[in-house]
Amino acid sequence: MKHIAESTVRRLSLYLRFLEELEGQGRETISSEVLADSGGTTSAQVRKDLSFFGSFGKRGLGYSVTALAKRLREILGLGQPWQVVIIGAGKIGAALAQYRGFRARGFHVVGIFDSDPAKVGRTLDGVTVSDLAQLERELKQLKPQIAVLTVPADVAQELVQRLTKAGVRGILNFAPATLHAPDGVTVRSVNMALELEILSYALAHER
Amino acid sequence: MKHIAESTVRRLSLYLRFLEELEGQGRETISSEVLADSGGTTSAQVRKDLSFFGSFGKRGLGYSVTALAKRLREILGLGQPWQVVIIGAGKIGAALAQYRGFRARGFHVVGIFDSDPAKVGRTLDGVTVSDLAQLERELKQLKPQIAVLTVPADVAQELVQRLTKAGVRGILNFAPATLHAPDGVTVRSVNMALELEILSYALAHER
DNA sequence: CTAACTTTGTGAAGAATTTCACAAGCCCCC
DNA sequence: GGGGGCTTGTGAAATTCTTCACAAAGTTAG
Repeated sequence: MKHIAESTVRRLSLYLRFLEELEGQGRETISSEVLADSGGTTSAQVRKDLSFFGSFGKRGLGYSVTALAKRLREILGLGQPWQVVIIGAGKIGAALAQYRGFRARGFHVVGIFDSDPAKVGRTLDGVTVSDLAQLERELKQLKPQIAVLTVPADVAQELVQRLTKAGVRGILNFAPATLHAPDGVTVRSVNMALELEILSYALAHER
Repeated sequence: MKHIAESTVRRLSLYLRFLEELEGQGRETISSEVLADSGGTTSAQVRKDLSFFGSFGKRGLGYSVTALAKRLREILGLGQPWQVVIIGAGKIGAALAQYRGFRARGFHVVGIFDSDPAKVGRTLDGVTVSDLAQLERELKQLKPQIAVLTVPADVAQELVQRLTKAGVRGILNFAPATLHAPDGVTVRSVNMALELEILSYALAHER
């Protein structure tokens, strides 16, 4: 398949979220126009985004809410559950471990690791924090595809190596560091301070 | 000034982070090439990004680390401190309130609000949680420019209205909702589940 | 069954962003 | 003080992403 831009995938996720809301309300069909408003884009953009994957609509009527939601889940790889481990049981790691939004989307937290003896042994939402020293041993059992990194920046890269070697294919990084991973491993970074800085730029340059 | 793309601003932030590391190491100059590697981009991109704001380098030598860092701080609006309030003292809100990275960048958390009586009155990192019902009254004193929203999605839009009316100019939203704000108010959204979904897409479509 | 209306799917145009490539400027050494 | 070696700054080209605009297809009403 042709390469799909990240911005497109991001919008597909947004469409799906809105479609699931509509499903709950029992709505049957929706037009690209309404879907566009919900995601802050245009109807042409919605149709173009979807057209990369096929044609799911009925002219004159729009899209079937349930059929499109189902298709988007497939496209996004949400048809299957994913096993996720969280590395770092600090404030952010603990918050994420207990975040309902992950499980609701099929992301199952199967392990949490930390090197601080004071945190090892604690239980967060049914999962016990393991010693980071046991990472490799435990990952052999857990076989997670995805890891969430909430560790200090200076150890983040080293953990990418260890996780990659243990078979992890996707890493969501919250440490303020630019990470490098081998081919076949996808790393995404979320940097809260950076988001505030973009806001700062916007406020400083108003008008 | 010509409009600057968000992707450019994002990279400027990354350059600044790396420059500050170099400052700590006492390094004096740096080339666009090295700066590019640190942010996962190309030297041409670095030079183009900087060129929007002037020309700061010396040919044959590169950029002065301290001078460029200083200039980037100005460009990003980090020369001044920003007052920030956090709305929602749940897991994520509390974690952010205590996050050192914010203060280090000049973002000062001056208020935290929640509607849950069990949370009102607690102290997080020196700031006492206030009742959300008192939001308007307290914002008159605090005069924050920025708000961080960590509330359930169904009340997020309503809070955008209240915050905007109270003079907030920038909102960093963690609720999984698409928000609309009047002109002159910037909203940025961080959606952790969505980031995992983008990862899911990448893993599902490998090769 | 027909006509008026709605909405999709998609090439083509347009806009935005990134990459290329090279002249010009500056340093350093001899 | 001249030459070799780097590195910047920047138009132009290439690429990527978004918007336009419209034929085609389906719906609804009468």
